[in-house]
Amino acid sequence: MTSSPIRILVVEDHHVVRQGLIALLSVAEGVEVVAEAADGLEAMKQFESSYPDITLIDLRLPKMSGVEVIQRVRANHAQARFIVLTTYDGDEDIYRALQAGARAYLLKGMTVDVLLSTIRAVHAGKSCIPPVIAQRLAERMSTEQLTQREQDVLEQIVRGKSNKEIGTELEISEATVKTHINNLLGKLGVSDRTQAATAAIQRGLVQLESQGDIRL
Amino acid sequence: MTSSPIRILVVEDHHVVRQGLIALLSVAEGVEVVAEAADGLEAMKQFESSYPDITLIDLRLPKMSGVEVIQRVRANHAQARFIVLTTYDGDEDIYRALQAGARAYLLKGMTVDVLLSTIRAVHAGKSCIPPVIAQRLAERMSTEQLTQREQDVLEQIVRGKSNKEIGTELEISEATVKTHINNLLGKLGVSDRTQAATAAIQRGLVQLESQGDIRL
DNA sequence: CTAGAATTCCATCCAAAGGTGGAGATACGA
DNA sequence: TCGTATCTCCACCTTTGGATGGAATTCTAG
Repeated sequence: MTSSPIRILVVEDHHVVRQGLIALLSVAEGVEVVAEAADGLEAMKQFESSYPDITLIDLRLPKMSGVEVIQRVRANHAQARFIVLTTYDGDEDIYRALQAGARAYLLKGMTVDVLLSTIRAVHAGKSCIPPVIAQRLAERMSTEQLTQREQDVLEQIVRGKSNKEIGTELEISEATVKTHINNLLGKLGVSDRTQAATAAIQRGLVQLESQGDIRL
Repeated sequence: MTSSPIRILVVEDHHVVRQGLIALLSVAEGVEVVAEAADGLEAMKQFESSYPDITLIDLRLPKMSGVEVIQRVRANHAQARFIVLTTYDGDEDIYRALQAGARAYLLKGMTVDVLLSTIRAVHAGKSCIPPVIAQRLAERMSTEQLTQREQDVLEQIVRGKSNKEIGTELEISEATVKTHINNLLGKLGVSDRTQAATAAIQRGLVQLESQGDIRL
């Protein structure tokens, strides 16, 4: 006899990827896709109406980020289990998602076998974080973190603002801006604002607002 | 009677996306996936052995970029038809791919309907470039393009180099570096190197070397 | 209550970046 | 051949950025 299948919610904004996941899961045994969502708000709704065992969720979503979905859902349903899907590695959001309670983390380049074994492991109550990530997570913890204000200033730097403009924007003096910059340069391990900007983008500390996917 | 199906090669490195595309196409009528590839070199090989009517190809690929695949294949097979798939919009590569002879361009967020109608249109000999992109392409043409040297300098800027370092790297004087920077700032429509760096990343003029996808 | 972190601000100094204008060399196409 | 574009370099000047060393305030966790 087989036990009842693991009920899955798939949250992914890219249509072909979502359909791909559903197609792959539909032919697998022991799992059943019970709902799907293409954005964060829809994901919340679908979760509330279908209470899946596992939610596969992309982090970059329209309307509400994957991290926020995880946080909000788990606020009311602490037992909810999430597996995070991301396209690229090295994203700061992965850390935030794991902090928010995601149980596993997978890249979209994985194989079906890995996906299925991860789903089963998480459903069995395990956490499934690859050693590479676990290690990096540990490093990240030990690494000096930016304060709120430093983060604010860093964002303005990425937006191309000058120190004076940043001061105006944040309603602090240019001197204070310089202080924050000096501190954040040290923490990021870089030596000027341009390096800080690219490092921030690369590490996912700041998102470059894309011009928004065009829907056809 | 139905005519013979359109033979398709799917080139996409992310396993789930590739499987998704294949799954979606396998249930559609009038098309048949005859081969698949997960990287650029494999794509070349598969093309040579299966001669598909249409090649669906991602631009970011391991080993050889999608653009290069298009160029190389079309050098020997001018009739080869490519439909480019990209995750994000606003990428400079799209322009290069179209220049290289791609007939259409789709985002992964599209629906199956759009995918199929595009495949049929391209197979019928049409080009299928959305108005938004066509317009942007036209703008891009009219927009001042960076010279080779300016591009070189821009890359160094993104890598966080100072003017002096760039001069050493490119074996030109710092004065010349400044000249190029002044010119490229104007062409990019920005006012300092940090803005130039983020603009370059955003427009896909320069790629931030990612730390490479981790395969599980 | 107190030590530490975070935030705010100041002055000072030097190096780096950016703006302007000019100029010689090469190369390529009309 | 004659322009146009590119690449190279120089001088001069102003503004910005980054380093350093303080210092006052607030808030929180031990």
